[in-house]
Amino acid sequence: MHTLLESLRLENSGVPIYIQLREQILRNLGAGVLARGDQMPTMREVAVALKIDLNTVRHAYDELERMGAITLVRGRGSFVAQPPPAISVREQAKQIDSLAKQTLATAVAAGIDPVALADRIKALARQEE
Amino acid sequence: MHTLLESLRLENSGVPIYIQLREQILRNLGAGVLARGDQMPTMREVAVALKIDLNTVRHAYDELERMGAITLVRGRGSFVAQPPPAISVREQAKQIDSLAKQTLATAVAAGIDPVALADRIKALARQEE
DNA sequence: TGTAGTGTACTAGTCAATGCATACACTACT
DNA sequence: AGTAGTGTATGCATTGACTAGTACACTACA
Repeated sequence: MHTLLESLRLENSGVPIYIQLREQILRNLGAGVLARGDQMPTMREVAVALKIDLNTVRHAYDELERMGAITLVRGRGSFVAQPPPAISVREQAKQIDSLAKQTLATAVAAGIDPVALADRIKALARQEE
Repeated sequence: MHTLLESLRLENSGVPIYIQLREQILRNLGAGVLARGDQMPTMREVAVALKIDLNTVRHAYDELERMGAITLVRGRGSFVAQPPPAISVREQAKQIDSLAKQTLATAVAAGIDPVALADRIKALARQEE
């Protein structure tokens, strides 16, 4: 439960918060971070951890319930129902390719050397491990 | 020009339309679909093709211009931007760091391996030389 | 029985996104 | 000079997102 909660990150990307939440929770469930029947972080825990409103978390959880990924039990909590399948290696490669292209275009637009940028990304990623 | 226009797709994902547009256009630019100096599809063409409002397209184009990816010329059209003037090494290092952090955050939020992303950026950059 | 912890729900307010309509201003061409 | 085609801009309306606050209803446990 801590694992899932800790992996949640909100970006200031203009994407609605409940959508970011929904996507990240789905991805984590697909990756097997929680098993079927496991309890999810409570809505209040997520709200506090991410400093967002309870109703926003609820909105994301509602959608996850609607798609069958979790079940909500009043007074007891939320539980993993039918985790989505993990994304395929091919799909993941597509997402990497897509973000890489966006980032390349952004770097070029800013007059930044993409290779230097890539090196910096790697260095920062290693720092955070 | 047709290629870029034809590749644009809107999803009913809850992600604001202008953000989907911005990301897809950046992705196409990163993929080399248009070269520097090439004309972009006009805002009206995009609006008609996607059945969205002109102002929504404009919003996306404004952001692309703001980040230096395209230039807007009144009465003539929109064009893939030329590279910006070279900046100082120190300033570039700062911008690299900033963009790297932002990209890392995006990758993490999307569940993308930053090292794989960095490798892909390098590969794409080399392809375009 | 009472309480803590959980989901559920409502109202009100603010801000953002989108669409629509319209018109202006510039460019390039005839 | 006129026109088509392009970007630019404004105001208004509607809908959606988010927040805050508050309170209700259920569950499980002591």
